[in-house]
Amino acid sequence: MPYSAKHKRATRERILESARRLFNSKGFAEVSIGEIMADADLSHGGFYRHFSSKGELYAEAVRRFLCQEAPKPWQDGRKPPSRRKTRGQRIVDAYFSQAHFDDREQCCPLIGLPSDVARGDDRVKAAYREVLKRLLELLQADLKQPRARERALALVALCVGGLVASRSLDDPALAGELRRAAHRQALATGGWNGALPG
Amino acid sequence: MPYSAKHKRATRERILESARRLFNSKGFAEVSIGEIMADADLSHGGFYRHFSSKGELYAEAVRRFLCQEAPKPWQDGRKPPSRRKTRGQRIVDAYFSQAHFDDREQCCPLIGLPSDVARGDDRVKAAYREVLKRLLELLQADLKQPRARERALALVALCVGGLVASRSLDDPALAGELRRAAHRQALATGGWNGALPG
DNA sequence: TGTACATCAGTGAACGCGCGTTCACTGATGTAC
DNA sequence: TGTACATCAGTGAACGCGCGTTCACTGATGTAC
Repeated sequence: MPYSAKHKRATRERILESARRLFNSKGFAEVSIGEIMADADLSHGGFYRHFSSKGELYAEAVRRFLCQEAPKPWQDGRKPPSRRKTRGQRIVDAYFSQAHFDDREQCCPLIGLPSDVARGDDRVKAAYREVLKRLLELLQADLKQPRARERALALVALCVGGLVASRSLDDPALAGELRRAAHRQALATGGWNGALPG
Repeated sequence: MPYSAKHKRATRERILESARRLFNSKGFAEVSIGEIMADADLSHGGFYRHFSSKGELYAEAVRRFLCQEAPKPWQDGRKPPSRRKTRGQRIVDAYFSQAHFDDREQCCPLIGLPSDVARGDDRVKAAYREVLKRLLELLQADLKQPRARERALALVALCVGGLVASRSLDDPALAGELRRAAHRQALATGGWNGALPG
């Protein structure tokens, strides 16, 4: 057995990581296998030693969002947790942050991929559902008051809609206004009213 | 001058209408010019008598959503206006309706196209912005209480997010739960609390 | 009114490019002796 | 330890298909006389 299994796994990871970033920022149809392989410092011919098709890579890359160990800015925040904020509020604040808005590659897949996913195959949809459920559960666990689940669901809708819609706007002022309004509404829905970050 | 200008305009309209429906349900890259022309009962070669490129057609088709005279179910509702509901609430109710959720072709372009638009060219983005602004203004005009604009913006985010996210889910129960939760939150945000439709 | 003409919407074949996929080959590395 | 071998990750050329675009042609229809 030439090349250790570990070596092959590492290469596969590199391809997946390149695919994840490129698909997230450009979409399924707009990224070619050659582009992904080049990004991973490989020639495109070797692709099929690791995946059987572009579609399989896509589904795998979406699922990938779930398994990453490194905490996402929008999952946990990078700063030491302020005692004033609950986990839920930290998620919401990170979600609506300028950094999350700007980051096409590392952003939450719920906002990077929606159109592709709605038209994607079963594995892609399953992965998307799992990501959404995880976000929902994180938020729901934080809402002790009545109708916690319903409010958590509304928060998910606000997060996704606030980012998706504002990203599609070519008017930065309006985009910012929309994002901040959704953010305020989310804080109110979560019961986290208080001073807002700039 | 053979073929009246009227005839040509009518053909152009047919192409645009086919394009609008197909792009909305399948996305830019997944629809070919041949498919659109066939849908409009034309052969694909004639396309360039009407548009200079696929991209131009796309931008034009998105802009199209704005100009349609026929009221959209999610714009005005088809039933005679109930005196109990304001215009804003009717829009919100229609937006979150099962029918709007199901209708891939006639649905609001804000939820049909977001990923494509975020990557599209300037004309596409301008058209998207105009659609969003119109929805925003309709809603804002209905909110007399304080912070009308901010709440209208939050409503837009809820509408877009509630539909985009639930459409991407392969679990109908969860999708319905999400949509209804976003709907309730929207009614509360609008100040339209009251009995909910089934 | 009728006829010859000119225009150009529409047709369908062809072109060319990009991309997903295949394939013959290379060469790095683990195993057997 | 060293050497021959076998495997298969990776390379890069080639294939084939689909699609956007072009083009020579057709024929319907408005205009001029």
